[in-house]
Amino acid sequence: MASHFIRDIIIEDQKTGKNGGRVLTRFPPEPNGYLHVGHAKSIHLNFGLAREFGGRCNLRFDDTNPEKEETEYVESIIADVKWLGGDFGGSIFYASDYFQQLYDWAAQLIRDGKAYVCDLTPDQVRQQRGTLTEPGQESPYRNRSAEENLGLFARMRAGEFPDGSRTLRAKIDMASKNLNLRDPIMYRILHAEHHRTGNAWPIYPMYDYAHGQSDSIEGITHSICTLEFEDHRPLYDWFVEQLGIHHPQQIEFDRLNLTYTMMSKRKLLKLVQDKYVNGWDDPRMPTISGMRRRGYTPEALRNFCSKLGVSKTAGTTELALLEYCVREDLNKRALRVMGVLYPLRVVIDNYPEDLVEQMEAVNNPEDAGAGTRTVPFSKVLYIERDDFREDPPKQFFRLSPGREVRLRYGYFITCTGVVKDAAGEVIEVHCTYDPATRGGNAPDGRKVKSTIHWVSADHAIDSEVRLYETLFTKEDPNDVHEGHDFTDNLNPQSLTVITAKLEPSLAGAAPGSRYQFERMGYFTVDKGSTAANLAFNRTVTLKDTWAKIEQKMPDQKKPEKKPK
RNA sequence: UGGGAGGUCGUCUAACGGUAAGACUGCGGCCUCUGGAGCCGCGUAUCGGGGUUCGAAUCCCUGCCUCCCAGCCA
Repeated sequence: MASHFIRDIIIEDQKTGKNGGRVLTRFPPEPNGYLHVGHAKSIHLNFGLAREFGGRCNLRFDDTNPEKEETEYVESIIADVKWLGGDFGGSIFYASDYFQQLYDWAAQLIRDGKAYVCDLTPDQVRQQRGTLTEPGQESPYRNRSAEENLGLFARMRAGEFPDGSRTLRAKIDMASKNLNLRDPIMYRILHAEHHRTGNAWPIYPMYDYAHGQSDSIEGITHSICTLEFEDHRPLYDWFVEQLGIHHPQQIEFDRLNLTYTMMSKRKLLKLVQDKYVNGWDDPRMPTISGMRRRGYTPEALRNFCSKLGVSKTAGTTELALLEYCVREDLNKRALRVMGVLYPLRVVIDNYPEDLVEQMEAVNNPEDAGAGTRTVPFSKVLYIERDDFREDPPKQFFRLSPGREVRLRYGYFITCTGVVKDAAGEVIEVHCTYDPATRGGNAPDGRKVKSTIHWVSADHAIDSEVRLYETLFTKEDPNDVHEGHDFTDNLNPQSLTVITAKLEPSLAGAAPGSRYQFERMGYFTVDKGSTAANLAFNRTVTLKDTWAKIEQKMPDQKKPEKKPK
């Protein structure tokens, strides 16, 4: 596989002996939501680099804002990183474990005249920050003495002041072209309960002050983050330099954007809170837990991340690549079964009334070791509605009046007639079978153009099946008109729940197991599925060549939209 | 009209002064007891304009376009 600029930097560092050849990266999520596929890219990068260069990658929670963070999130993040194969060696780091050290360092900066307590209100701070084109104004509190600052900072820490009344600011340059350097706030007063430190601290460090120092404490060599932090790097460097501590190198790369997918944690939270989806692990969500529940494998996700590459070009990857990776992996490992999603009754008129034959079926043509199983065959079957057309278009090879097709692992059957309901809809198809074609081959060598799947009506088991489409109808969910938001682009068809007829071998299938319903797609048993109430989630469809042909047919009568 | 970072097939990514390559998508075909998988093939790209050079995606100049930044979020 081709290299990328971050790997090249590390290779160069090892050549020059920087960091003594050590490689220590970190994956630093804030526990304010569930991890999504964008995080998977970062996990793959950071843990991958560590493994490749014989180093380590720390899992560290950037938990410096108690108002948005919860233990539920840290637990889900740990589980997701593990599931993806991130090896953090059992130890977990928290920025909140460094609160005391960070506080001591802040005091040092105050003593050095590089930080001061500012009494401006949030509003005043904003006004004095200046704009993109105009410099800011210096705070009137900028030149307090070190003693006064130390005293005030200690009282802030002691909880003597109300929220928002004071801040600790770095004394840098209010005229800097880089707004991050205009006396950035290091600490704010927040009388909020932290999920780990409880009420021990009434002040909390800001990201810019906490992140680099946390990296430094851990001895991180390469601090890899996304592009939007490029403007923060000068500040990152400033703090570690003023403090005279280990200086990790911050490197920025492009975050993942995917078509039909939204990556903003804030918006994903809204989808959950406003119940547009059923929780963070709804299979339509781009979260790791949602994808897991959807049936994606860690291997598929890792392979996807490999194919993505790493660069500084902010682009958008097509969802098709992810789906390709999922199919590629599942094709090799998923056991084949037969399941009919939208059943149509078929009666084989010349088949004995109460005969049941056990037909042998291959479990996975891609894996000889997967063996075979047996599927019951009888006089009355179900086939897929889409596999029968009374008036077939030109290139339709499946069942239609007078035509012979093969029932997978069964017999050749020929359609002899249909039964319709009062509305004129076909509700039953009558066929004859050729007993000589048992197992699916004709001794006389005659061919059929199509093979369709089926289940025996008497033996089939019912199962809830959830069919998923993209959560959004637009490639860019944020593409909306004035006054609208991304929820306007939600796809009303993103979830369809049906009751399907499945072959009996699926009775009691274990949650999390994955199958290919032949000709239909890959499905996984939902985590809430039981023997009494089976439930499958569709992971991804198979590529559907026929659907493409049909799409291109110049306006011939297409089958009506599936019943919902 | 400030600062920062970027612009290579439709998409993502290579090529590091020497034949613009791969993957996904798309389109053909072969094969097939899954219209799946597999196999074979086809197509389309260096943002524009100058320059340096035997030779430029790569170096220089210039123009254009895109993304990020004015939280006491991360």
